[in-house]
Amino acid sequence: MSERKAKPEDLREACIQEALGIIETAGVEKLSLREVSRRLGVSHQAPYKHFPSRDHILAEIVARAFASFARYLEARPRTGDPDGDLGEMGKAYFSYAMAHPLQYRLMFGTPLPDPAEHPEMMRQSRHAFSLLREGIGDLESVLPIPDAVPGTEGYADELDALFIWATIHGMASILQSHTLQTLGLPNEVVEASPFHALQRIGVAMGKASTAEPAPPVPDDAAP
Amino acid sequence: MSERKAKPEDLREACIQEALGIIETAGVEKLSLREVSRRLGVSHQAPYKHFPSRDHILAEIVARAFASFARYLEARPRTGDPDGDLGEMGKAYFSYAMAHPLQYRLMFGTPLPDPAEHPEMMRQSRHAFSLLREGIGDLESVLPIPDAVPGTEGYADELDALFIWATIHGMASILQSHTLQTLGLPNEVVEASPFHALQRIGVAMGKASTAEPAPPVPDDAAP
DNA sequence: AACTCTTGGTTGACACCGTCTACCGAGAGG
DNA sequence: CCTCTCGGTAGACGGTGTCAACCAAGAGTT
Repeated sequence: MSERKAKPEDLREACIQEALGIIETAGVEKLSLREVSRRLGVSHQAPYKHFPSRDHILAEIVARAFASFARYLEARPRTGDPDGDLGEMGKAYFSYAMAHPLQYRLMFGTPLPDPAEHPEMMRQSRHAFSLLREGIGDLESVLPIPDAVPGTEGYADELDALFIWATIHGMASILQSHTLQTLGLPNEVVEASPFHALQRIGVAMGKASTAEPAPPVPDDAAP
Repeated sequence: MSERKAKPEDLREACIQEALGIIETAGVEKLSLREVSRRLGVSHQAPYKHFPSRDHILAEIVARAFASFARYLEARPRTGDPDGDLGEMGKAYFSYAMAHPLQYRLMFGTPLPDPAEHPEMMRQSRHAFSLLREGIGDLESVLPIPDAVPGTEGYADELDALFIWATIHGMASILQSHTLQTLGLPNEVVEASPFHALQRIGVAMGKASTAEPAPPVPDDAAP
């Protein structure tokens, strides 16, 4: 009696951990509920008592990744002024991508389960985006673009937010894809590229850049 | 005798076309050689006479997408001056992503077969990127970044190329993902965003922007 | 002409996978 | 005590990639 077999819901959590292990070592495409059960020494149907389908366990893992990402972004240093905040946001974004490549790839680099079927995943995803959007939106556009497209007059901030997000997201995606290693750039260049991109963003927004190379954001949030 | 069954290599080409159809209607994850053979009315092993594995047919499709992308980029208008060329390159890039979302997603939005196993795919990928790199590299950096990271002194062009590529790629990725529709931005803003990003890139590179909203690049190259 | 070898197709099997259905033991509630 | 749910088991079905064996037609050689 001193040795309970397992707390209720214990297998559920164990499944998720084991699934994470599989994704980490073998890639998300190799994740199978059968392999999970095999590793846990339970029958091939046991996980189905906790997850309706393979996509549901994956969706929960992705949802947790978004939640972790959001916590990470919220833990970034606050500087008080919008420009500095933007820089911190960018650094935190890159820093997360580098510190948690598995989670980052799951969120942005692999096809997600159909969002319509997994509202909790969707909710976490939207929450993370809203943080980004807020951080960027504080920035007043000090250098407005002259020839605005008709119909977009009131949306300079949104357009700049999209521009900045696109740059950061594109850079993080490129850095994680194998593409870059095969191009034969020196490692210093690859590593300096996010810093350089943040500086260019600063220039684009009319700010004399003051960013330093990213000191790692404290990694509090467990993925 | 007037009716030859098929030219040699005919089935090979038919497989690729059928595979493209499957990817288009059902998504790349639903591509299976058995479904291909079923649709073509041949035995489930027939495709294996032309492709060593499922990944090999996918790799060939991706390689063709890169080749088509490269032809598209090369067909862009040439303006003579580096700044204008950069703008045309950016417009061509977006234009391809919008005109051939299937190919674009295959190249940048889904996990590729292991590049090491598919050198031809890699070759085409590198070729496309080298075009981008050239188009960007012609641009002399009129506004060099002051505090360069040590070890990257001679690589200002590469760093700017990565910055510009990241922005364009990130924007194209975002525009293709469902994410954007759920954020509730007006359609005009979404459509203007690539144009705006190109303008911001121009500012970042120290150029007073002269770009106009993208006229579609002629779509000569069959995907 | 006969003989062989390659090419491009066939069928059959195997081991995976997700998922449906049925069963079943333990515990909770009436 | 009886029933009902919960969390586990076992078995089956159809899907997948892929290996192995076979086989017909044609090309080349002797």
